[in-house]
Amino acid sequence: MANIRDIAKATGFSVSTVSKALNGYSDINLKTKQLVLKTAQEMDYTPNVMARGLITKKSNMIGIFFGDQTNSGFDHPFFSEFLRSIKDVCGAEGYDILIFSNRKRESKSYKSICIENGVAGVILILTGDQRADQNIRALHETLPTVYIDSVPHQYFNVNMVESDNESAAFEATDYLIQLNHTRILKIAGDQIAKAAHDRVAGYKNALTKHNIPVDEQLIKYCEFSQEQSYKLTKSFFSKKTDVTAIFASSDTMAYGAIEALKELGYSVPGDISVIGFDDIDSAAGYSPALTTVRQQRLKIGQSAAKILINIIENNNDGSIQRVTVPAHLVIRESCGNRSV
Amino acid sequence: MANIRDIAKATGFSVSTVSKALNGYSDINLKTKQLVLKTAQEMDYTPNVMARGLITKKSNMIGIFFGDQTNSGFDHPFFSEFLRSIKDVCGAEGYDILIFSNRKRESKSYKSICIENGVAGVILILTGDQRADQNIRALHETLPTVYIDSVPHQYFNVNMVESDNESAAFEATDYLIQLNHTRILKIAGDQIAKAAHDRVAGYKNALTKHNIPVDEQLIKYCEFSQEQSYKLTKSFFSKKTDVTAIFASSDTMAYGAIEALKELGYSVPGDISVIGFDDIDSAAGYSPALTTVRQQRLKIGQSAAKILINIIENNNDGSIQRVTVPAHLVIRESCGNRSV
DNA sequence: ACTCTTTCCTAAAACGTTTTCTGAAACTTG
DNA sequence: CAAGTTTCAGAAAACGTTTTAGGAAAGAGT
Repeated sequence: MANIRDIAKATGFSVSTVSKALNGYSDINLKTKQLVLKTAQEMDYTPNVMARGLITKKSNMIGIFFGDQTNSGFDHPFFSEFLRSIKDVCGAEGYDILIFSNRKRESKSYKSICIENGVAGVILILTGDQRADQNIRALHETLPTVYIDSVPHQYFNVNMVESDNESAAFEATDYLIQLNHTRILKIAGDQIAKAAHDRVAGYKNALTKHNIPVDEQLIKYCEFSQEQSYKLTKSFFSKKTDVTAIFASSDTMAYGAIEALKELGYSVPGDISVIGFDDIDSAAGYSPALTTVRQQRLKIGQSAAKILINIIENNNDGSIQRVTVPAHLVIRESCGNRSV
Repeated sequence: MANIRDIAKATGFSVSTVSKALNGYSDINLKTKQLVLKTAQEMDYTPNVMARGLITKKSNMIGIFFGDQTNSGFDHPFFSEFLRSIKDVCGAEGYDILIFSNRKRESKSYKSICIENGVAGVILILTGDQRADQNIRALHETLPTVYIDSVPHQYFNVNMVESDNESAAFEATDYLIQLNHTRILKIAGDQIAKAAHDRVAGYKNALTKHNIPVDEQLIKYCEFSQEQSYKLTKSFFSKKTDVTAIFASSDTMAYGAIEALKELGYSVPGDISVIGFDDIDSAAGYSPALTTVRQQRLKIGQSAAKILINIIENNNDGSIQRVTVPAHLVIRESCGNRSV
């Protein structure tokens, strides 16, 4: 492949002149510039991204870390829509997307990985353990960073895009109360996730609004996974209880709960009503079709990408952006009216 | 960030010695090596990928081009599973994934984009027009390249992974014939795709096996999209016809066909049976639940990634690899027995 | 004709690695 | 102990760019 020196030779100008012509510097004669450009075209020249990146320390890449599939807080349809919208926005603005997947350097910090690869900014879609990772702080203190949906709640000064979890949880709980449920088990997700807490807050607000006492015994934190939710539900309903509804903080957790309930001989929604959160693709086809909260994943992804690019290109004035995207209840068939 | 010089200073050795220690050269004393490694760890050193790439001309990135969502040959669930499996395999082997999305350089060739970014190899998942792009040839003549599923059929010397389209199409057609259908409309996909031709071949084989004459009038090529299939079906069934079944080359095309049939007052599968191809996520939940051919997207993606990495690391001996992944019929509710 | 600008171009350093080549010191061997 | 061999470390070039600082030539103003 032709390099800048070849063009210099071909045109008779120096390397520096060619470089400047190529990069639109003003102290280059128009004719010179045109000649260089034409020659570059003819020689199918493309600048070497490594050499350039080495000196400018910039790139047109946006990095993405995302949680493993095994961490089921985010399963695949979820991620896919995020990625698609991020790709669309970033692509339009001139960025490529680098997905960090290399597992041969797992010991290294997020920050190192990003700097090493010279990404201009990072979007983080993390799950479970990853959120607890201490070295994550160094990352967002160094590089333009946007969290999607899932933030370690002890860190507050980060850019973030998330659903309006509190309002949506309020809406879902309110709906259950309309159906005469008053004893509602909240399967909350794991303690470290801000989303889990916000959804609990919405749940409590709704109860309070209807003068139903909040029973902390009904709020259970566990990993965002089908298995954990299954276990929790199974053990909870093995004892006698007056609970008539479950509000899970994810659809997969709702699946786990329903699975457990069925095994215990309960019918859903006949005996117990269940609401999920997310509206993953399979929710509508599930049996029973799952009543759940739909998160607008496309909008969330778009928004995250826009914020990130804005930070990158306006050289970060230090302000922190937080965007909350509305999420609403989608009523299907997994909730029933409680006979009073 | 710490660089190799900092480690040299900290340990008292020269840059070259540090580099060699880090890279496992044999002419380094064990103690020296251990000291360097330990220091590197402590200083959170990570080699600068640009500097290294500049000299080695290698990188640990795999590039991916994939078709736009607007080209519905591949819609989102499809791509998502490919990506996931590619990510898993590449990640385990020490590669990151660069998704080319930057739309500000559309004028450049695939080859230029890849070389400029220094990717070690490329996976192509292309649709419609992209496949016809002339400059694509320069790419696979220059860089390790694997096509997934969709190859411009005029090029033969390319690495490729695809479903066993011919056998699967045979199986699907055979099934329709078992149900006493003999006049089967084949909505084939677009001419330029090898997959379209292979599926037609399987269709013809099945007819021939059962001594049913092949009627070329029943083989219609059109873009892999719901709209085109809808239009084609609508116009086809507006005239009188003895066709009692449709075999579409994608699920979205099957949807288009069913939509048209319903509007024309036909019931599916009552009057007309329809089979799709792909088994996208929504196929099972569609009404009627779609009988279709399931492509093993995870396996296809894995296989493509493995082939690519193999080529990259074994310095391409020039042999061409083609892998065919089995695909089988999933029987649901969109086909019925034809009353004879 | 002299100075002051402006215009256009170049030399050279720098970015952080890898790798080849050279050589000092320490061992072997007879 | 001389000569040969092995072990280990370092110097320096190279990769392909960008960018700073400088300066020659041409034009402008008096």
